[in-house]
Amino acid sequence: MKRNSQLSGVLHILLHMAEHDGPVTSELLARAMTTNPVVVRRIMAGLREQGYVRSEKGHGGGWSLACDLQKVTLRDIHEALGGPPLLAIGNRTEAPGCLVEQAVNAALDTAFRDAEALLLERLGEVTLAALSADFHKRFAARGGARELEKAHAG
Amino acid sequence: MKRNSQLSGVLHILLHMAEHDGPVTSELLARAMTTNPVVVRRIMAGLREQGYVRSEKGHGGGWSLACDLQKVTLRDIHEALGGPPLLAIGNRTEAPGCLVEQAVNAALDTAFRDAEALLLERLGEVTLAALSADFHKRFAARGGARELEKAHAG
DNA sequence: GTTTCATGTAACATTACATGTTACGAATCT
DNA sequence: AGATTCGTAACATGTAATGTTACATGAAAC
Repeated sequence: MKRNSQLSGVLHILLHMAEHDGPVTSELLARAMTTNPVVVRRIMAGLREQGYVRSEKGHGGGWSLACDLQKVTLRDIHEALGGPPLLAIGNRTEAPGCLVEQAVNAALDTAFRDAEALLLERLGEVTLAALSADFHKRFAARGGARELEKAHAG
Repeated sequence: MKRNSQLSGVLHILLHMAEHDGPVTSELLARAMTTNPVVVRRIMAGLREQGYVRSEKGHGGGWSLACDLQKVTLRDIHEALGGPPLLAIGNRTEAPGCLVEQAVNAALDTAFRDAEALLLERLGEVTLAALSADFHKRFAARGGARELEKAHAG
């Protein structure tokens, strides 16, 4: 089962935008993530609707942040992405007629809900500002001389 | 993202076996789960290797339980299935060169690990015996007159 | 105004993976 | 021997994520 990495990808994009003055093009963001500009636009669509980012067309256009990083949590971003399922495992059937399956589902569901709730809680505790600060700490520790965009090389 | 339901399926199978005297054929189990006998054999392979179930070939053969339901937890079963990932979301890249991504991964990883640990803990608290007891409770409540195999109809 | 740049989006292609199916060999019972 | 049942490999199918192409729309530069 392949893991969904949209959240990870979007956060990556947002932090890059935070380090950048003025709009950033989908093209540039896509290169930073080794993917396609269209993919970037696609996953950013939800964020735009929620007002977390803005996009501008034409010359000098691109994406820019439109929110206070202190106020937005990873959970907010997750929800802006449509709140995809967090757990990789689930029940074979919802509302099964089989009593055996009902018992199985009941047992698993509690465990699933608890884990999901914990995860959401944790995501709600981390702001984009905290993430950005962590990045800056790493950047300073590693030798901030290099240009930001180059940091992708490794 | 489609959820993996092997654990759910296997538990279903195990509880059915618990209600059945003597070996149960893959064919019968498959019918109960609206799937294919080969699929049943496939997902049972791990359990057999761990000694939780036995299989016998030929006439009168099939699957039977080979463990103490009191001693086996849902976590054990999950691990016997190869311990597939529990979380549906993950990082875009492990060990990225990009510092931005490192910061993102670090933040997400803690949340992920905590949630996964909680889920495993919960699964470790539920024994197959507890599951079976829950089923019997439901069965009695609903009117145990009907035959077990028929319980699938709904 | 026309050219260039950039997003917006639909449609299509590709990949990855879980699940389903077929086929046949090996073991066991009648 | 014949029927049954598992074991397993090989192949087929369904579906979701991701990548790509194509073209329309809007905005700036010239």
